[in-house]
Amino acid sequence: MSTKPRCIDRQREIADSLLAWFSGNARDLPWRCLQHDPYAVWVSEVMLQQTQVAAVIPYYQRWMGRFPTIDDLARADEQEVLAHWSGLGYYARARNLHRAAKAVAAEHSGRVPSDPAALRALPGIGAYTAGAILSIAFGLPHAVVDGNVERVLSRLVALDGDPKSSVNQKALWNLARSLVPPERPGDFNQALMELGATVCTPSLPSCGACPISNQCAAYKSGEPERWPQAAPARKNVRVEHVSVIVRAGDQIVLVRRENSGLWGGLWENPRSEVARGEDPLDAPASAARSLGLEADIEPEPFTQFQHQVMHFSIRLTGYAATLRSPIPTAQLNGPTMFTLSEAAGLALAAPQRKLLVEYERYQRAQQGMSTAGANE
DNA sequence: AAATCGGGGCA
DNA sequence: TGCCCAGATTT
Repeated sequence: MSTKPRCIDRQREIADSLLAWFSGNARDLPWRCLQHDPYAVWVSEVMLQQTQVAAVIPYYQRWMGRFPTIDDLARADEQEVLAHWSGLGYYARARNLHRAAKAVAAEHSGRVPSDPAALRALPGIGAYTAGAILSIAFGLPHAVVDGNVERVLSRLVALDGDPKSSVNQKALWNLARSLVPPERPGDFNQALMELGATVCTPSLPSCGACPISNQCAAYKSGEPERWPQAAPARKNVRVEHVSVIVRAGDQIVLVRRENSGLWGGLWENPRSEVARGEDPLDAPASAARSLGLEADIEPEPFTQFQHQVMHFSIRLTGYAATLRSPIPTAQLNGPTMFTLSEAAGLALAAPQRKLLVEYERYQRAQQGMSTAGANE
């Protein structure tokens, strides 16, 4: 009856092969226990955006423990939401998820909508995440195309050109849609991604273990790694910064970044860009000056180099005249003083969190030395 | 269409 | 070091 019976048969065979393979080769991942909870699927899919499975697992467990339902998330304070995301990166994902939870609570009576258009209207849900929720949680025959699917399908049909180009993106989505079976669409989509993650890898794919290698054009060519034909990467420009631990007594100064841009809305140590030609050792002083801290800056020997950011410690004396007395609320954006244990509860970017851990260790070592000295 | 967001893992 | 990762949003 179909106009392309051979084509349909081939699609059916690919789906069946993948589903059979998946039933014996699916990794045991925490979110696969809650496949029928749209919120749980949603959280896992957002965390997995541009983030590897191993990095997500502990964050997912902690998140679901604190925000087990969409209402728990909708009622939570944004700073606490960000604190639970702290270290995962791409913090707009957390803010969007929080905003979307509030929207679902307000506009959909707390139920994740199963309508594609309504899903796509939520902040942070694009074509991929909508397809994943619809197919995995609701069992609806929608396709997904992520980095894994992109690679698998590019090899399957030996796709010519950059898979990111708009023409090829349309082709890949159409191909993915044509392959999704009406039954078990969620398992099929996960199988496709699982295959890309564990078998059809970017380098050294294990074609011997692939259930659809007999259908794969790249495999037949003998050089599967020729696909996908990625565009040449652009080179990135690095900017040097210094990050300063400004200390007064047992407290340190943190500032909250703007909501948009890098590490949006997170707390960090005062930071200063190193101007071209400037001695990096002068930068801590300019960072302090940008806070209005003019007096009695005594650099301490604690320094740490991390990527392109250098960290210095500065001890402030007479700070009360220039920096207002400790501000208890964490709502302010300006320089605010925290003890190290208070800082540990804030939404910090991962490098800042590591820096504070190192600094605490350094301080303890210093105290140990001074104690030992006093005993002599 | 291109840039941006981030941190970790791995060759 | 460079590339990749269960992408979405802004410009």
